[in-house]
Amino acid sequence: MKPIARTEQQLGAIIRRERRRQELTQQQLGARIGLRQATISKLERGEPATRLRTLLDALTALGLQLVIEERETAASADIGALF
Amino acid sequence: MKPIARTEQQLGAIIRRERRRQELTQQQLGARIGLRQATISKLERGEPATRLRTLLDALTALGLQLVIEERETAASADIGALF
DNA sequence: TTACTTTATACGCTAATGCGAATAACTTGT
DNA sequence: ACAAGTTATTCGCATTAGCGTATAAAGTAA
Repeated sequence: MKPIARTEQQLGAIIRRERRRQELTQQQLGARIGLRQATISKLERGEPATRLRTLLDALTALGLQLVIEERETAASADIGALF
Repeated sequence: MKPIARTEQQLGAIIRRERRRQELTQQQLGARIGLRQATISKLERGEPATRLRTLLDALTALGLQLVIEERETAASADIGALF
């Protein structure tokens, strides 16, 4: 499954889910990319002013990547956002 | 085609490509989301400290969305990065 | 070349990240 | 309940986005 993220909150939730799936703490994830546990916390909670670099670093550390595609209809996107 | 973005530069390039495809100026795109032309310029040039919000707003204004998936092999990702 | 449009930069300002360091607050297991 | 682990939040500090405004610089068309 490939989750869609239209908001910082969705993005943060996806990162948290994947981090936990890999059984990493925020501390450990942060250590991999030179970010503090507190910063990972803010990222996962969806702080809107988070820096792009922080997001990309976290995704990379988790073995994830971004794909940009055309927006789906609201309906199908919302279904994805439920989980 | 769904471009992959692992860096701010790639992300900026994708946005620029789509903006031009829709025949919008930076000025016009910025106006849609309350950002200055100068800010769009920095986003497209790949400033690493750009705010997540700025990126998401721009994508939304262009009818794009983010999908998060597992990282591909370096080879296939690099091919995508060429364009 | 000349005129016009578009994009890149600059200055001073405010606001907010991310830092180190520390500490609440919340979870989980025993 | 208790201890241990994990996550959320705070303080002061340095850095930088994005703002308004403005202007260079680059691109495009005649």
